[in-house]
Amino acid sequence: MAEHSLYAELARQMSAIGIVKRDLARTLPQDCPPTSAIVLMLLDRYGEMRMSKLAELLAVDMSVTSRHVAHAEARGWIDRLPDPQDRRSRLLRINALGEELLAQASARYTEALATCLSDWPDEDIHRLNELLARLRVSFCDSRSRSCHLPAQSKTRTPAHE
Amino acid sequence: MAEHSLYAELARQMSAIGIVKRDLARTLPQDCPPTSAIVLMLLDRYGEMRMSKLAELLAVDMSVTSRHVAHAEARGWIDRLPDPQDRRSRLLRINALGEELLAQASARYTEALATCLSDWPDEDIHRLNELLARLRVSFCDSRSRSCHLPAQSKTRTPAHE
DNA sequence: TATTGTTATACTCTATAACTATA
DNA sequence: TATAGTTATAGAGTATAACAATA
Repeated sequence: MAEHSLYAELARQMSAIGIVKRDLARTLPQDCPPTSAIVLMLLDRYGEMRMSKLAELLAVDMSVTSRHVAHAEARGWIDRLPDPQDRRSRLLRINALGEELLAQASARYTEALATCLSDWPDEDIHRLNELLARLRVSFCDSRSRSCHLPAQSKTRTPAHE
Repeated sequence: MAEHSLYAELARQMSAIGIVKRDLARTLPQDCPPTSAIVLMLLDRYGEMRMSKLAELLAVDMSVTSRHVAHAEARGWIDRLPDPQDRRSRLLRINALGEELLAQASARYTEALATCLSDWPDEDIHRLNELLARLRVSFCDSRSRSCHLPAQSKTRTPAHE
């Protein structure tokens, strides 16, 4: 186990990362909050999927996912199609307008990062990505170990007894 | 300039880090939201300071800082003392009850991190801390360059014309 | 007139719980 | 009865703007 001070420092760094995130969020197009951009990015990267799958990728409750999806659909960025396999379910798909917005959001976001990190060697950015990914995995792993999750992950409020 | 994909990946990692932060926040004591813990931590680390200084360290608007400080004072964790130098200003100081709460919050937070990162070598945690700190610095630097800040940082709504 | 800090209002993101419609 | 998704409500966090007291 590492020293206390290393953990304390990590706690501080993680809270301070909000500064960067807020700054980056301001570069996004009008009407496109960060979460919308992420929804579009996930649908673009992984293709058509159900609400439950998207909630799992976002790692938030499905009620939250539902709102984000409704926002994106209301602005015409995604389509909610009926699922032939299960009529309770809906298939989400990014459409042409959504692709367009995503491209714009992605370009601005990338440009902002490129400006700020112009003096960073590729290797350092890569290492930061790797460590952040590993941090997330370590967390999810330990959460599932300690909570004995029943195969299905925690993307919805547990049903009442 | 690095490849587009490196920046896109960083964007994704930064948004996904919220999962970890939300999980860690749940380990904090009752009535102590993450921001309160950070306020206490900053007052403990840097000692007595004014609102404006705290707002700068938190990197949020002073109106936001004001609310957090009011929350912490209402619960008896900090004191707001008159500033003999300037009667408009107030000096903030963590008190004994606040120190106690901070110790508890810090212990729980550290324990949660230790559990999840038990298999991480110290060196990796250190490197992650270093990269996150550098990311923040790169951002603040480029922000001050591009905005031509007038010596005073942006911790308050600009005055109206 | 400018600055320090507070408050009012609004917006984003999240969780919990109750609801619907299917399975 | 259980599950997929929705909606209602509440709470934490933030920004903008207007305000009071003091410099």
